[in-house]
Amino acid sequence: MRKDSRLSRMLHVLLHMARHDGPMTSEHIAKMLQTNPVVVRRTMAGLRDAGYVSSEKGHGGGWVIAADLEKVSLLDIHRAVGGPSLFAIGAEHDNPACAVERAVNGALEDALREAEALLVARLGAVNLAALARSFDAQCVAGGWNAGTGDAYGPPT
Amino acid sequence: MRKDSRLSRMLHVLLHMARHDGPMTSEHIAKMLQTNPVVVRRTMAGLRDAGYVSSEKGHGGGWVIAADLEKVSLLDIHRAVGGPSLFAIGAEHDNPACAVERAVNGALEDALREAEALLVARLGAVNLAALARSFDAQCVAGGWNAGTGDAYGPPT
DNA sequence: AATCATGTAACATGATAAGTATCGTGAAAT
DNA sequence: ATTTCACGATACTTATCATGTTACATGATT
Repeated sequence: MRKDSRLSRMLHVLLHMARHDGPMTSEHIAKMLQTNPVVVRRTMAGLRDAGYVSSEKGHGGGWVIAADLEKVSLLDIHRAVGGPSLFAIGAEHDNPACAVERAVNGALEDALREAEALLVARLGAVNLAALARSFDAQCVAGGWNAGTGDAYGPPT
Repeated sequence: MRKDSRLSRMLHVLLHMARHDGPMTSEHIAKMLQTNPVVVRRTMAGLRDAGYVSSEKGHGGGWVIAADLEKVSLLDIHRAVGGPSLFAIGAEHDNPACAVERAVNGALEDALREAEALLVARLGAVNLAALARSFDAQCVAGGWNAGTGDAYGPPT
């Protein structure tokens, strides 16, 4: 099953936008993500609806960040792109008549619920500003200057 | 995205098999799972390869449990059915050239790794015998007799 | 008016679990 | 021996959903 990469992609975009002056076009973003501008607009529409970015048409238009990066968590972004199900496994029937099936599903759902709570807590604890700072720290550790717009690292 | 229900289904089947004397046919199992005998054979082939069940052809044939339920965990079953990816979200590229993307994916993968470790620990800590016992306990708590083959509970 | 960029709708693609049809193989019952 | 039963295996279809693509409308800037 192919994985939903919307969260990952939007975080990627937002960090670039944070390091970029002025609006970024869907076309520009699409090249960064190696995808199509329509996919970019479709996905970023959720961020716009949530108020995290805004978009402008016409000359000089494009996307800009519209929120305080300190106040937006990775979990917020996950939800803004539709908050898709985190897990690829689950039960077949929601409310089975069979008691055995109910017991099995209950046990599985307990475990999944715990893991989801952990994941939600982790995603909720990291905001975009912190993520950007951790990126800068990695750049310094890697020995190349993070302050010069050199956002593309060694091609390895 | 539809969820992979192979683990859930196989646990359901195994608990029924544990409460059942003699082989169970794919057709019988398929009715329990509300699916097709071919799907049953396909999925249970993994359990057979792992030695958790065995199958016999011909009259009186079918599937029987071939292992000590105390020694098989839910995680074992998950792996026996193919050990599909637990998560529905993830990064688009495995080894991106962009350093920002690497940082984002690293942060996400850290969180996912933690949640996965929790889930794996939980699934590994429960064996089939314990799951069966917890089912029996639920039956008693529900006020109906678990020892009479009455595996189907109230239709609620 | 021309250009640029987003907004939206409609449709195509890819991946994968699940569903289905069919035939072969071997074991048991008659 | 023949029939019946049940699994084994292959091939194909269906369902779902993120993603990809094409096309056109809308509004802002020059």
